[in-house]
Amino acid sequence: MKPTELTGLPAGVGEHLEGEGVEALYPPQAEAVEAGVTDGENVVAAVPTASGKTLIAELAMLSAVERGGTALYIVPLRALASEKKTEFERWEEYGVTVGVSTGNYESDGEWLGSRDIVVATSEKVDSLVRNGASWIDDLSCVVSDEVHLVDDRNRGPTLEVTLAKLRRLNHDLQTVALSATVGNAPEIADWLDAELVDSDWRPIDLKTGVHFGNAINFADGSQREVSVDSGGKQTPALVDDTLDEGGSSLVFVNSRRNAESAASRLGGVTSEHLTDEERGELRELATAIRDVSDTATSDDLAECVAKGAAFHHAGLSSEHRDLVEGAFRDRLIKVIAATPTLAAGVNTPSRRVIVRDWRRYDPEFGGMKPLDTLEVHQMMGRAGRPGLDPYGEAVLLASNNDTKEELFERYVNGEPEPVRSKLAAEPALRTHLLATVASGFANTREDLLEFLDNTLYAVQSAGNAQLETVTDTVLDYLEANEFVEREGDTITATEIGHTVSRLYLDPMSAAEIIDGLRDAAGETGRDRQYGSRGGLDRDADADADESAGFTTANDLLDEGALENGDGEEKDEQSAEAEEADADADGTDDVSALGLYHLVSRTPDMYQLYLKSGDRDEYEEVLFERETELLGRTPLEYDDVAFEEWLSALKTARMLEDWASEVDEDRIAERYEVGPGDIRGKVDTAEWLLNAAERLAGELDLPNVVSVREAKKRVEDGVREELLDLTSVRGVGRKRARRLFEAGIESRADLREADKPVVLGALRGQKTAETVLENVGREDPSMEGVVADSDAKRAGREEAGGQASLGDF
DNA sequence: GTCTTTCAGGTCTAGACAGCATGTC
DNA sequence: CTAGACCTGAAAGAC
Repeated sequence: MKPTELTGLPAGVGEHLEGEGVEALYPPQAEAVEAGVTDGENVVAAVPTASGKTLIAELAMLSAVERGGTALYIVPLRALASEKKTEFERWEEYGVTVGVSTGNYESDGEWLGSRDIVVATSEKVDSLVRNGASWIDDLSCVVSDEVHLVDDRNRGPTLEVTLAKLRRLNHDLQTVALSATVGNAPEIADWLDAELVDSDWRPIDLKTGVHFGNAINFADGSQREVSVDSGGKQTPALVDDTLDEGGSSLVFVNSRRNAESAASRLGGVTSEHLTDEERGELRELATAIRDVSDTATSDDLAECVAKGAAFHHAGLSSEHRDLVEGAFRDRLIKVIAATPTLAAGVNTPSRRVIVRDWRRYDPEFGGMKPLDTLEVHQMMGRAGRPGLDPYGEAVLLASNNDTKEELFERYVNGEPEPVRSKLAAEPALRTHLLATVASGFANTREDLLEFLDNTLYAVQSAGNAQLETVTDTVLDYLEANEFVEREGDTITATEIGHTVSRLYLDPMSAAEIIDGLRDAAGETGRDRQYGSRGGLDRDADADADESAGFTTANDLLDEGALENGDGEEKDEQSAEAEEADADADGTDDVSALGLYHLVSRTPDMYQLYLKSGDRDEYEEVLFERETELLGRTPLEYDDVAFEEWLSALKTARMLEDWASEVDEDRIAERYEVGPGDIRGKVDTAEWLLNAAERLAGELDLPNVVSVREAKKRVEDGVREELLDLTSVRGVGRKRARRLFEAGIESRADLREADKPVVLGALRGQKTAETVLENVGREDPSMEGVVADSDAKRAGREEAGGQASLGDF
């Protein structure tokens, strides 16, 4: 079928596709058309990566738009949202408008309603539904990309519930779901009342095999000799072999450290194959990478990149990732050693994919657990660049014959696992039941259960009472924490319950925060029978059996969360930060550390890992600063709770360092994290503190001011005294500190200050003018002003590239 | 005596969504 | 019930 033969699309689309080189639809695409994607029919397409899934989605959305409707495209990752948006924007010349909505990149709410196609993450869509975005009701088509992720413990239930809600809001909604090939595609189609397109077809051949000894043994029976040198290392030999043919490789490993060390070793291989021109370009790229962030991670990456290799994992900042991915696509970087980030993320195809580690540490499992077949298939699916490579190769590594057999059985010839709903777990239901009640989808227990009937879980567990049991446990929990009220059969969300739902908080996080703030305010919480934790799981866990034995958490309050005092052994900066807090007036003051700790121990914060040596260190920190923390320290023999408390303390102290202007590289070194991790924690803390501020405001708690200040400090990464300055546009943590040191301590000062001093602190003339303009100075011109040298000197001490932590 | 290799023992372990209101060096 | 790659430091070996 030719694209121009398609009907129901906006004029010119078929021709455009032909212009892109689409002469005929791929078989799965044609199948989808036959199944009615362009006629508003529900379709589930379970096809391999890179076999034209996106076009199926585009056909559905464009035809929906042509019929006068609007479409929503749900992605699992923010990075994917912007990638897809750019891709869809090529239809704008045919009058189709595109918008994106994710947590950090939001086109204004109502404006989105005017778009024909909106790309959003599943959480964002959920949030839009919770907040009653009007245009959601008017959708005519929803596409869910990577639906197999409903299997994910943490985020799967959100997608599942969101799809159920969208379909409930609009019974005529066309649902198109794109999935990797999975074990139970028919079941998913059944859930969504959709036609199934299930296919293994690929546009370019994928040869999968196992390397053992001196050859790759492919599934088709062929062999390729790749002899391993004296060192016995398979990976470098395979990378070298690909390079001989002018191809690049992607190596998947199971830890960040492995990714980094593999990249550094592979640099030795790639550097042998570079042209002088490439060397030059790589040197430039390395410089760009160093400029992103002044951390060890950044340096290490730059060093590898100069040799044509790179590593890729979540410790990298988004700028790092973009640079590496881009250069790999441009074939400048010859090999990337990556953790699974890259398998799920944006499109980075490669001639050869090497799955080096096929087992990964899993604490629940108690050891190294084999990766799911589905996950390995996702990695292998990155092999082969359409239009560039004749075929792709995906290779697993075996060091002995038994392993070789096992790998063949499990991954090369093995079927991917079926997708299983993880909805019947407390953490998932906690948040989704509250949201479902709060946004009016259900107001009795029966309604709720009936609503849940629209989920994949219901399809998969007919006759299983677990969902019902967990629902009851969770309803009890929500009622005990005053998020819902029950009167007879009727369940309604309380005012605070509504807020929690709209803020997109896990109710357990909200309860923890409320308890903590009440505790600090000296309220005993006498109306509250139950503590925040209760018998509920902190983390997602579908199959654990739960007990509903709530414990009282809140009977006593700590005295004086205020006593800061003794800073003897503390890091200078922390001590100063503390002092600043103590200086602030008001009796309900809570230290920033206390608040950071509070949000860090919430299930919405992914805490820093407590390394073995850390335990002693943080026990000491706890001893020194316990009075600042909100709520009671768990007893030491309660190992799990105590350990969690300590790692939250570690996280909190990192945030405190950040909010005390400690340099990024020092933080990275001190907490053994990458720039990406720092950004992530800061981001989450900002979000949670904003929620805390709202909750405190609504409950009329007296510590709103402290919360707001702690939030602003993390936001800007500065101590209290700079907050006034950083509120000026164009002034961040570094410039603010330099101004402060030059004696300019406030916006008012800045308006009055001597221009030479300002120029000295801010360096560039243009920068200084812009800043003065932003602060509202009458005459911002710096024309002919000569920088004051004292200010310059003060400024220089602070010099040292601070990362730009802005997104994108 | 000094540098290098080897080996035993200990350590450490993937990822990343959301609110709100706009802008770092 | 379950691992394995990497690092560190000490001991052994090479010159």
